[in-house]
Amino acid sequence: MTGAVRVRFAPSPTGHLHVGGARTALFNWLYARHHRGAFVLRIEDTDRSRSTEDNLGAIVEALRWLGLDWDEGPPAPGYRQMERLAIYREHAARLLAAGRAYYCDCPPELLLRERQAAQARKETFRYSGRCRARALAAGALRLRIPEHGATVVNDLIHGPVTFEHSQLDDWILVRTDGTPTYNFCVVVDDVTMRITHVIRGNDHLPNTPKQILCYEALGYPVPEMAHASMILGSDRSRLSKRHGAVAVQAFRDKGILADAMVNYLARLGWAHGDQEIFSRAELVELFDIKDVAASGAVFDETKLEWLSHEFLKRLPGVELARLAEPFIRAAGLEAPPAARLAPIMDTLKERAKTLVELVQVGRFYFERPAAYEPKAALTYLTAEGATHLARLAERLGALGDWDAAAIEGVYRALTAELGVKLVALAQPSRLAVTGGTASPPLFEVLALLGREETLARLARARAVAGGGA
RNA sequence: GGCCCCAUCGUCUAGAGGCCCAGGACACGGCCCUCUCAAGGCUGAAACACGGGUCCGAAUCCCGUUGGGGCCA
Repeated sequence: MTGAVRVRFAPSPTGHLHVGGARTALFNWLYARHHRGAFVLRIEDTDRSRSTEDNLGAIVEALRWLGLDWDEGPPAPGYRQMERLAIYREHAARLLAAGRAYYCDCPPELLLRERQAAQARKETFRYSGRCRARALAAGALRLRIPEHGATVVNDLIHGPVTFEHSQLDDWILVRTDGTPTYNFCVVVDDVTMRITHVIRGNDHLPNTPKQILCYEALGYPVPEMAHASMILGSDRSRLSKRHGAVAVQAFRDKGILADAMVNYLARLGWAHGDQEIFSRAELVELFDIKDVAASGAVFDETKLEWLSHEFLKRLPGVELARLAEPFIRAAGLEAPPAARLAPIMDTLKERAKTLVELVQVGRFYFERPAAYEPKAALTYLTAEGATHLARLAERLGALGDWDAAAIEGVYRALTAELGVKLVALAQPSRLAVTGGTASPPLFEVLALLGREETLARLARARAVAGGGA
């Protein structure tokens, strides 16, 4: 028994949650849930100038939308770095007292010269250690790094990665102005929060040996490390705004389903044989950080949309109605009551990849078409079309049961009488009722629209056609 | 520039020495189905970066090259 798993996700509230961060959060969450451990949310808000409450709110909201619930973290106190300054100070004092850290007052100009000299020799810049033995009482606090040897990061994804100490220097723990550095805060937070597995992005791998040396200086055990690859843009550079939408919120607003987003993010760098679609429970059961790929993965919005479509298709109409309602209202339309909306959703769901598309495709259900597709109107709203529509209206008006099967019966019978193909009646009708040439099956549409509305729309189209006749 | 990571179809990936003249999925093309659009079915094109080893045998192991990415500046 090695004790319960404790993992964390530690965003900086300097912007919205982007997909890379979301995937890191997801991997941590999946790992915690799989091992029945704890998922901790910690806020790295020491960058006072760029951290905002709005950003924090947006990140929290995005995590909730994705369904990544945390066991510890805000709004409980003690999970924001700004609240933890005393803890960093105390750990810094301990390192100083133990002789594992020392003060340094080297002026920036000196450091700069050393750096340039190293650069000229084509070597890694490494602080000279000028202040190591000076026993200063103030300045920047540096960690004493062993001169020789190497530190090995035993990464769960990459395997052992060796860093020679000759490439590392006595890095700064606390700046002259008393503010702790990022790497120091992370180490102190992770040890005091008893984090057992650090799962984060590849970009932190070069920082890891410095951090490990700090854990050791502090006398704490080093947690397991796992560095997942970065999410890349189409040009294979680190994904950023210039590649398009990257904020989780943007995908929510586009109407991508949260389960699809989770599924997509999980599959980016991870696979389970040939399986593409996973329920949340399956992900929790099957995911293992050891199976995550070490190579970078390009973010492909097209595949994300495909997944969203797959989830959309599988959703019962009732559930979809609930999800789509806000999107219908956002489009400036009035949402019918759930009982009416659910069967409408069932006709729409295989025709839309997102909730936004769903509303676009089904717009005619919620309002009369404002106009007819011009090209189609020329083709179908002719004198002949008007005649057909008139005969259809007449028969539909006299129809007993108003359901799809009965309506289809009317159309079939009339095509037989007129000796025309079904398309000849269906397309003018579709145009009249939806304003376009593509829609869910016509008879279902008419059934859902109701007799009164159907007849009204047919009459209107007839008037337009008649005007030209 | 130094250090670190990475390398299978355009993209996500399966593949942990023979099951692979490399499988699945997205996207793309064709055909079928069909009241339109979708959905669905069938089908096509498409990859082991390169060069050396090791081994009876390498996409799989080792080394190098090239390319890409990241961190620090």
